[in-house]
Amino acid sequence: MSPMPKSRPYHHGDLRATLLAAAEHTLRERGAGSLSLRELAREVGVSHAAPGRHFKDKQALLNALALDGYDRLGQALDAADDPALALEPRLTALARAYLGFAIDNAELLELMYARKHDPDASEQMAAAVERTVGKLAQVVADAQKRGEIIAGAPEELNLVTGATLHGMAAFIAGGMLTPEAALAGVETLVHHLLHGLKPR
Amino acid sequence: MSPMPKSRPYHHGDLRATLLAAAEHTLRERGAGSLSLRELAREVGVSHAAPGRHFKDKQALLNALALDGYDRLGQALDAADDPALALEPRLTALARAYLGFAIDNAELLELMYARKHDPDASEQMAAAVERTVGKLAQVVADAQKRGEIIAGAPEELNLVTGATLHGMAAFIAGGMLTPEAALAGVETLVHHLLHGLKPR
DNA sequence: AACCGAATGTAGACGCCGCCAACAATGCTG
DNA sequence: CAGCATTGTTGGCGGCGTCTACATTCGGTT
Repeated sequence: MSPMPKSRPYHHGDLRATLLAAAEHTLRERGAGSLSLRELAREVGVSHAAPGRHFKDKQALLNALALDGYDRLGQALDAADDPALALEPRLTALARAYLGFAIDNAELLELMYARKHDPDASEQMAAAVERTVGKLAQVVADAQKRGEIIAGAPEELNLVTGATLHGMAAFIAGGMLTPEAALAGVETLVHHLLHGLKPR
Repeated sequence: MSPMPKSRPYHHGDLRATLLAAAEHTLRERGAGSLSLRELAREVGVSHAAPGRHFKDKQALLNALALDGYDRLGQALDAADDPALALEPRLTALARAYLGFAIDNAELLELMYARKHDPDASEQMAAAVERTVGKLAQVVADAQKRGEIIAGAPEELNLVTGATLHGMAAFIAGGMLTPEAALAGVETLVHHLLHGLKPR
């Protein structure tokens, strides 16, 4: 068992991580709007100014939260990606993973998309975003190399697929779409994206 | 010329509309986060509690802003929609209008998407959303009737097209995409959506 | 035209918030 | 073990949203 001191020693030990965990919890429960540093401090049992030692301001904490989100999203995508698969099943698996993440982390995803770039942490943030969209670009590039997808400016193709996935995730995060409906529709969604809506 | 009283009479006359206008202005200038009822009141020259007479709380004002946004978006879409056109040009025109609105009203659009549904004004809000997506559904339905689009559950088709457009708008609103790039890419975007990414 | 209730604006207060500065306890490194 | 950087505490500042009590004005009834 980990030590559970009756009265916490003066130094917490891992306040930063504890704050992030608590923040993610209330983010999940009550949304980003009702996140207060003071309340966080109360929940964790430190003074109201203690968080300031680890996050220069509230935005910094939100940024850290978002960054962590990109990490976990990246892991989920990596785990779901099988480069050996043909384009359609591969993209379907990726989409399923992405939408699954959106379902389980709706509020967090919103935070990740909210680009309040202070120019400070925006490097890390931009890098994280780049890493994420890069995975999609890789799939498109592979497919193009294998002739499974039309030629043409890759950015254009990335844009369509990215926008579609992003839009779906936003529908989920916004409550416009139930998780079941979203997951059930993934297959045909990808199919429509690849095969188009016009009759052949 | 309209009367411009040196010292405003006790009753403002049209405080509600004035507040909404001021709110939309600072929304555009400095984002939804830095909107304060008190500051709004100051700008307009009334007491800090006056806005409370017209909006029961801050969220109510945001809802009103969003509702107004849906009105204007609806007008823009209606103006751009020509039911006589074939599917591809018709959808392109609609997409252009939608993305144009996203460009000109990025912050507002974000507000419109943020579903903080208090169950009070959510009826109006849901109706507004329904009206908007209905326009898209109409295009799809017309196209299906004319055989310009594959058969199949209309909801599925609406979902793809809606998600793609929504995703593009979100890219714009989030700064991931410059207005020029977005508008330049509309045509090929719609083309890809209709014709698919796989080689024919 | 005079009245009176409803609508609208004002003043003040309460508790919350983010942030800052001054101080205290602790850990670390020479 | 001395000194310094780190981390936590206390207290305070101004701003915020919201509530209540009060003031002024508007509009319909008589």
